[in-house]
Formats: sequence, C-alpha cells, structure tokens
Amino acid sequence: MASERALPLTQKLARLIELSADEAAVLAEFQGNPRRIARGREIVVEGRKYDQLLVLLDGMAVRYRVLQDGRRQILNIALPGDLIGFPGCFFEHALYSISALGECTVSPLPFAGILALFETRPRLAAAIFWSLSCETALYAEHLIDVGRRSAIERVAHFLLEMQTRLQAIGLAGDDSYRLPLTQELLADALGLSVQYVNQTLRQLREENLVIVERQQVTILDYDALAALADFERTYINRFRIAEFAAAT
Amino acid sequence: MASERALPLTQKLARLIELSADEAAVLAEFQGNPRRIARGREIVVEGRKYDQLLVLLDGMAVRYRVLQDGRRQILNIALPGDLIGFPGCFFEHALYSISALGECTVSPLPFAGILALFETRPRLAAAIFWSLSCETALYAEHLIDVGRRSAIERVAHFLLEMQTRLQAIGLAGDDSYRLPLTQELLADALGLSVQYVNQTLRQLREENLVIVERQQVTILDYDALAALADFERTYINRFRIAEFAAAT
DNA sequence: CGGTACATTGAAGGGGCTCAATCCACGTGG
DNA sequence: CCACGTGGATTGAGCCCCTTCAATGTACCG
Repeated sequence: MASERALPLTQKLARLIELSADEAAVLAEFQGNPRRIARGREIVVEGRKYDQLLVLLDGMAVRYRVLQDGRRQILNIALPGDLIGFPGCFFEHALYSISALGECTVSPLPFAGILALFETRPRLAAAIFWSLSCETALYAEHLIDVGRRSAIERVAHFLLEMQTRLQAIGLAGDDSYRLPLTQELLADALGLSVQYVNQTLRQLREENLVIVERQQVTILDYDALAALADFERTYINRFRIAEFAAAT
Repeated sequence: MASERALPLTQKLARLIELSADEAAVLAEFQGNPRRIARGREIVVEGRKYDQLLVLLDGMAVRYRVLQDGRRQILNIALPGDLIGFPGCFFEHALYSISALGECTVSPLPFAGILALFETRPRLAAAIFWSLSCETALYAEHLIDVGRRSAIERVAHFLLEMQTRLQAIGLAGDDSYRLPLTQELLADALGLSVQYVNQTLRQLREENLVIVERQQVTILDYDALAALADFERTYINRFRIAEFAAAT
C-alpha cells in the first residue's frame, strides 16, 4: 500500500513531530476514503449539522460566510493537508460554508475519531491541536490585513502568504505559482470590490512588483513586495519543533 | 482551600465537560499562582520568546499587532477564564503583544504543562482544544465584521458580541454592561478611526439603539440592534456538549 | 488649578465603491 | 469553422464612506 507521494496530512504533521509507524498508520486510515468533489461544489453548508471532519487531500477550498444581502467574506483558503470542518464541527450547526475551488478530493473523518485520538494517540492529538493553532495565526494575520492595511498592501500580503503556504507543500516555486482564484474570490477574501482588486493588480504590475494573470502569479521583485506588504513569513512555518519534540 | 467563586478557567471548562475531582485539582493548580498586572502594562511583547501560557483570572486584556507606521489592529479581547499566549506560544517568538486593559490578575502556566496534559489528562486537553476552537470562531466573526460590514454594523455587532461573552461569565446584564475600552481601542479593534467611531456611537444613540458612555453600555433596543448587526449569538455559546460528553 | 487623557465636533480630502460598459478567452452547438 | 453565449477581466465616471487634520470640550487627578 505504498503511495508514490506522502499523504498530505501525514506530510504536514511529520514536519511537527516524529511519527511512529503506529501513528502513521492511524493517519493513513484518516486519509483512506478519498471522495471526489466537483469544481465549485459546496462541501459544507452553513447551518447544517455535521458529524465529521474532512481532510483535504487534493485541490483547494474556500471557507466563507455570506450575509443576508449577498456580501461575502472569505475566511480562509484550505490547501491539501488541511483539516476542514473546524471549528464549525464543535458547534451544533456549521458556522460557515466551504466550497471546492477546483476539483478536490477529501477524506471524511468522524468527529468521534478525532476525540478518541486524545485518549489513544495523545501525540497526534497534540500535533493536530498545534496545526490548528497555526491556522488561527493565519486568521489573525488576515484580520490585520483587512482591518489596517490599504488595498495594495493587502493584495501584496495575500499573494506572499499564499506563496509561502504553497511552497511548504511543494506547490509554489521561488517566483511563481498557480493561484486558482478569480478576482471576485480575491475581492471577497480581502474585503474589497472586484473592480478595485483589478485596479490594484494593475498597479502592482505597472510597478514591476508582481504579475497575476490567468491564475498564474509571477513575483518580479520579492523584496520590494515584502517591504510594501510588511510581510513576515515567520508566522507560517516557524514552529517550536525542538521544544515540542522534547516534551512529548 | 474552597474559594468563594469558582476559578474562571474551571468555570469555563465545566460548561464543556463534567470535571472529575482530579481534573478540577489540576485546573486549580493551573490557576494557583496569581500575579498582578497593572493597568496598561504589557503582558506579552511581540517578538519575545515565551515558555509559558497565562490564564487570565481577572480583568480584561487585548491582543494586538502594531505595524511599522503605528497603525494598530486589535485581534481580540481576552476575558477572565481565557488562556492567553495562544497561538503565539507555539512559535519561536510571540506573534502579537498583549496588554492589560484595567488591572488584571493572571496565573502563569508552563507550556510543557499543557503539552503534558495530552498524555495525562486527555479530557482536559480536549476541552482546552475545544475552547480554543471557539476562540478561532470569534476571530472569524471579527474578520467578517471588518471585511464586509459598514461602520455602524461593525460597532453594533461588536457591542452585542461583547455582551454575550460577558453574560456567559456573569459580567453583563440583559441590557447593560461595563466595557472598559476607550474609543481609540474600539477603533483599533474595528479597523476604524477614533473620530468615526465617535460619530457612529452618536448615530446609534440618536437612533435609540444603544448608549455607550463612561465605559458603560446600555442597550435600548436589542432586537433592532441585532437586526442591524445581523447578529447571531449561536457561535459564542452553542457547543455540542452532549456529543462531546458521550465521546470522552 | 493646571495637566493629562479621553471625547466630541467640523471641514476637507481621498481611498475605495457603485454603476455601467466593453473586452477577452473559451467552450458549445450548428 | 464560425456564431454565439458565458464567465471573467478591464476600464472609466461619479460618488460616498470613512479618514485626516485641527480644534475645542470635558472629566479626572495630583
């Protein structure tokens, strides 16, 4: 049952703790029921009740809320290896909707299975806890973006953050990567209007900082872009691996 | 060693799971080293390294980031019973600063102590995990606020959210509560300017929805305010207590 | 009683939105 | 192979929400 590439969630947690064969087996089981989701389809619908989490195995998905009058805010973008269904699954009804950006494959995972982990595989539970904490840090950065940065800073920051996250899973190079988002999605993620996102992208292009076209991002001047965005990548991958490993 | 009022963190987790005497004792120990923090003092400084979490026992604290040019975004407001130091403690250096709003008391808690919980007290670890998930939900709502709501909707939503959170710990009544925030803090929390917050508060007052003066919030028309803010309180307290208790 | 922190108000400006077209790429059916 | 439809990108004009700047007012405190 050897796979050509490591399973996404396994890969992710392996960067946090040393996985025993036992633990790897549990994780493999978590990722063993691939289910295909068509492009644009909703994976989780706000207000419904769910008894399971999902591991995103392949593709990208967006978590969002839409308000009464149609305004939409995208909360985050899930990448392969991410657990989706948090934190909604802790509540009686899902708080947000999640839908597949392109075609996705996910693996369902009963909620109780995660809870059982706390008793049977505490190190795995801690690692998952940990990776969810990182997700919370992403929310916080996103909040800073939307609350206190100008449109151009926001877009720049977003593009750099996506690059860093994608690099960590081998989906981005040093100066370019594929970003399967329409400008409308970008706008809803950043709290801007579509038209202004377009104008901002043009500005970034004209200043030779970064080019976004045909869902392909090409970074022309990383340093200038990072300076503009006040981008610190430390919050994405710089974990306290040593201390954690020692303690568990 | 019976205390007159239940310890805040104990109180909080007791709403999630049935606590055994053993577990209660562990929690009591967590809250056993009260340390006084003066009003306005910084509890955590961005960029420094920390090996401990803190339980906020009394008072309120704000978590925030300040950008190079002085712009500040407040990420959340910690209330008694909240763990502070998350998620920053998972990183090499604190990602955000935290400072005491009024006078606070906190109890330090070695990071390793939390990790050990996963091995020794899985149910407590799960409950803490859970409560942090709720915090993440607050971040998400905050993000929706700042990203897609107008100033008046934002302020209204914030005031209602604070009321609900404070009610849960017995610090707010049905129609009024104390909110020890200056308008500047409010502005930095909501991504607005001080002056506009002031104007927005006036507008809310003139429309007989809510009055905020002298750090006292008085809600005049809850329903109208909730309608304006599109406020759903479900994300704050509606946890899946039954299922969780059964699973553990 | 002066100082400091916070609240309040007004005027003017700008960043980002709305409205309204046009354009472009691409898939589909004739 | 072309006509057409559709989703997305682009551009422009006008406006409004919110900011900035500047000043005054007000409570509290030593």
